[in-house]
Amino acid sequence: MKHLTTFRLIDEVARLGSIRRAAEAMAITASAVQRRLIAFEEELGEPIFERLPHGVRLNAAGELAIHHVRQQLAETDRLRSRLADLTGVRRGHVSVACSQALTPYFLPEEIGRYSALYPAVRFEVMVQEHGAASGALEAYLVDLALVFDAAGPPPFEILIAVPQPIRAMMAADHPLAGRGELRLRECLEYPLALPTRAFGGRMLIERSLAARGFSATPELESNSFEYLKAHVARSRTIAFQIDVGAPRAGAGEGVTSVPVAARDVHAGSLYFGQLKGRTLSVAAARFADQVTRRLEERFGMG
Amino acid sequence: MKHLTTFRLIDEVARLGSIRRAAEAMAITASAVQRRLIAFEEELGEPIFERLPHGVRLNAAGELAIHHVRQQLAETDRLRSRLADLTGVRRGHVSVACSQALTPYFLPEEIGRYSALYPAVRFEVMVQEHGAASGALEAYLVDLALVFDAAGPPPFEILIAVPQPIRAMMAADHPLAGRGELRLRECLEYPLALPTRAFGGRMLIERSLAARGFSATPELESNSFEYLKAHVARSRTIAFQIDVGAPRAGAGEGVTSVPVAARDVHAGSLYFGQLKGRTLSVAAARFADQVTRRLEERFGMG
DNA sequence: GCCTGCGGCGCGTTTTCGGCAACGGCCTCC
DNA sequence: GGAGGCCGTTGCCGAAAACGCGCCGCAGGC
Repeated sequence: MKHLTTFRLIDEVARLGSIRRAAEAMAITASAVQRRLIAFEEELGEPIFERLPHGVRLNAAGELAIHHVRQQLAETDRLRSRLADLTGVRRGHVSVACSQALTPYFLPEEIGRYSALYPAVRFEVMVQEHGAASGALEAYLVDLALVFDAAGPPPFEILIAVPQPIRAMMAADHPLAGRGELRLRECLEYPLALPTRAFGGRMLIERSLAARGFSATPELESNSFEYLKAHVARSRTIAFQIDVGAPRAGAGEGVTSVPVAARDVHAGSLYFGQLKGRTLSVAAARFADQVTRRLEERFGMG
Repeated sequence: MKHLTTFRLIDEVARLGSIRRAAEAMAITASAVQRRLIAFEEELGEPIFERLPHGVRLNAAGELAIHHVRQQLAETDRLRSRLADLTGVRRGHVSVACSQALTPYFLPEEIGRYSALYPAVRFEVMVQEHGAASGALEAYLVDLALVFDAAGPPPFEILIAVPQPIRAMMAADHPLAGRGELRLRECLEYPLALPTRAFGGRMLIERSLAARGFSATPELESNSFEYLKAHVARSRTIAFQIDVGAPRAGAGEGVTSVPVAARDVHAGSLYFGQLKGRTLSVAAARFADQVTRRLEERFGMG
């Protein structure tokens, strides 16, 4: 990048503390460095280095300036990396923010399928609640977000939104296991294990219970679905989970799940999306396409 | 700043969609623009504009590049502002996108207060509906946005959100003027003047009317609050406006306003915010701080 | 007292940049 | 269907900026 030579130069001078050494490092003469430096200082309206007998040192304005210089250099690197991602599919980087429910089954399976096709693409999965996921999208920290939210659509560009029925989770040898469908009141005959209030699923359950005059007094609360699952496997407890995150019989986990009647608990939605107006890298766009199609297959209307 | 001319140029070309027009805007010839553009594209390794018969348009790589370009331009402004702050000049530039309701009273008053402290700071106010305001933030066209939205929080980083009760606007000598509070049905005994549907306030009114079985058949519709105000002053008409934009008695405008009972019309919210993750210039940050405090004073809970 | 390494500066050369004019493509209007 | 207009593009040439070179004055250290 041509227009950044002055910046690279300033960075070098600040780092080495000497105009001549910086000049040597950049393979030009000291006078050239000196000129560019003075030109830049005149643009800013004040010097950024104090001249000492044995070299130069940043002054107060220089401390501000060097921060800016390094930031711009870093930003330029980032652009180049993004452009490289855009150009080729084989190399690439996809980062996804998702709710905890996606971590045990859905996302690893999808990433596995994708990696089989494009092994050189690196993945990054960040588990976040839906508010933080939106923030991560906007800060360009992640390319895609896949979150469950019972309240309403999150403020990013939604590629697909699919309903998520609730399933009751129980030990494989639980009396209720193997049923085709459960009413909510049947579940309440057993102790409950619920996620903490930070999770979207909790709200759905509480609202449904309140609507029927029951109070939600869980035997156990946890912010980890993994822990809930482990607890359920070892007790008569019932837990709830959205479809995409619920275990199925035969996975050898000692837990299984049964759908709860739709008329008892309203379904929340799974939202898959990206930052509004952003153009994704080829790798990310392709992965987004695959996930969208899979969600459509599994949960699409019909 | 010399080294950013290429960036300013690219920004202009992207904005105007034409090399020649951008050249004219920057007071140079089209060939010069063309050369810089090609040089930049060769540095990147791939074109960022697709050439069309009637101009140019950003391609996928260009979308990445333009974001980077605008960010660097904005960052440079910020550096200048901080340096000015260091020197003691307090030169700076603050640009704000806002809803129309903010233009008659609130924003000019706040900018006036700020300018009294820092006279060298220049301001730019762009009136936009809330969707466009979010876009302007993301394109680095403005530093801050202050918008009214009845539907929900806009997708930027919200510095403060305050509720906005609705006031009924009428001529100073209107029979309803001077009342402490009005019920919605009292207003309906007079002809209505409403903003067009593009405005957030319109939705609030319509929903409230519909909920009570009334139909909104305004005598007058306009997309200009100034025009509504002038019309109200000369007739028996009633108009509605959110608190921050409503005229008060004694301003010599011939119009006044009375709050509408909160149980009749739900309050929308005023959202004040910036682009997520962006660090503002000193001038903009200071102004944001002032506005946030003022909104908190006037509309904060309590 | 000499030597070394430092920032600063004037001069001649090289490279870059911008303006001018002209070309070919596409669209529209007559 | 042809003329005119707007577009991006390119060759040419003069102006301006950048660069390298050599030199100066200065401050420490051996």
